[in-house]
This record gives sequence, C-alpha cells and structure tokens, in this order.
Amino acid sequence: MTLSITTWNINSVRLRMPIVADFLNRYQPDILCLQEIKCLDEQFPFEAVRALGYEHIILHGQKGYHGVAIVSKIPLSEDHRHDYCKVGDARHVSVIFEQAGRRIRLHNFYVPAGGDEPDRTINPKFGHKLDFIREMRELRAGAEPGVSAVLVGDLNIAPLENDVWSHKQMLKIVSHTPIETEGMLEIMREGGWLDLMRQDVDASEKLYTWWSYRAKDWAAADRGRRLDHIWSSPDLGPLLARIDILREARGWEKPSDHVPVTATFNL
DNA sequence: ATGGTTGAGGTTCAA
Repeated sequence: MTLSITTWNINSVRLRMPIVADFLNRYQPDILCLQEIKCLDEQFPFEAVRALGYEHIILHGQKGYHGVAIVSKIPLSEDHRHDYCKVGDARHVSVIFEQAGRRIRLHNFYVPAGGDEPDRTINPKFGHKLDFIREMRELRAGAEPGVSAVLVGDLNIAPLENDVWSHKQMLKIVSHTPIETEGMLEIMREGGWLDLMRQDVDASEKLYTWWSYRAKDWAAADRGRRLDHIWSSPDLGPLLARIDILREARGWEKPSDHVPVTATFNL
C-alpha cells in the first residue's frame, strides 16, 4: 500500500484554486498540505476541495496573512495548532491519520520568512524567525509512542550548499545565513528527523522548490532555493519510494513562487 | 549595490 503527501506554499488558496484543482486531478496525492492560504477558516474553498475527493479538511487560517491547511482523502484526527512564539500567527497545524495499520502524526509548518536584514538587533522579523526555529527544537519525531511522524512545509531556510544557486553569494542572505542553516540542522538532530528529499537526491546535486517572482525569467536564471521540506521519523526512511518536485508548476498560469513537493511511501 | 513582483486589504505591509 502506498501513501503520498504533498507540501505546497500556495500564496493565497482562493486566487490559486484553479491550479490546486489541476494538481489534485492530475497527481491525486493522498494528502495535500498547504501554506500561506491567506484566508480565514470560513473563507476556505471547502466545496471545490471536497468535490475533488478531499473530504477531510483541517485548517489554521488567519485574515490576510499566513495560514496552513491539510486536505486529505484519508480521515484526519487529533488536530493541534501550536502558537509558536505566542504571537497569534497561523503557522502550524498537525493531525494524526492511519494508513496500512500505521499511525502517523503529520505536522504542517509555515516558518516566518524573516525580512531582509539578517541581524536581530535591527530587524525584529529576523529575531522572530530565530526564536521560532529555536522553539521547533522541542518537536520530537518520536514524541508519541507507537506513532510515526512526518513534518512538511515552507520552512523558509535552504540548509545545504546545493539548496541555493550560489552558496557563497547567499551566505548573508536571509534563508541561507549560517545561524539559520545551523539552527535547522539542530532541529533535525535534536528532534530525530530525517531529510527525505536529501535521502532521495544526493547533496551534491542542486535542488530547488522556490523561484522568486522578481526574476525577469525565473527558468533561464534558475536562481532557486530549497525552502520547502519533507522530514520524517527514522522508521519511515526505508519506506520512502520517491520524492517529486513539480518544477513545471512554477510556469503554470498565475503560479505560486513555490512548487509542490511530494513524498511517496510504500507502507 | 540595487531593484525587481505578488497578494490582501486597503492607501501599506509581508513575503
């Protein structure tokens, strides 16, 4: 039995519903995790999503900014929303589901972008990002006995040299500064998480999930970053069948600046 | 070194 989970920063789910429908119709993942839905819970396009066969919907919405959603063909239970840094942002939701007799906790994150200046003394948004990822260290892949774990989302950090188009030129750019990349590796080490994308694609290869809207020609310049991630507890590592990064979605009509990333498991 | 684009909700912020 297989299990497929997609993560996608959608940058307004209401505006982007046509490409969400195209994606779900074509690829049919079991579960889709969205970030930056940019709407209140009651504004979510429930009917359109349910009509596509995704009847189980868990939201943590917010007016205008942020917001995360999990839509699923598989029933979802035990949903939680953690208010990181206690600022009232909708940046996390988690659920438990069951597939092939296995219970899995799924976390969906939208980590703060952190602004432009990588110095918390002059940029509070960068400080917030550092505090947020520090708090994420508490999250253990093995927190619940008998329950496997998957963590996905837009983590807004590209941790490895080949997660950015130029390591050297990006070292002082927010998303690839050492304090962020080391902080992310520390979350993984302390929490016992596996980086499933890098299990599938060697660290020597460039790997991107996001391309800026500001480039004249995103595909030609190809100055991407790997900001979106799929992690799991160690027991799921050997069960990973493949990772698919849908680069072509960056070229769709009215695209998000992030593309869908899907992990498929053989359970 | 700089500026470039997008979305939501309003004449500006966050990304």
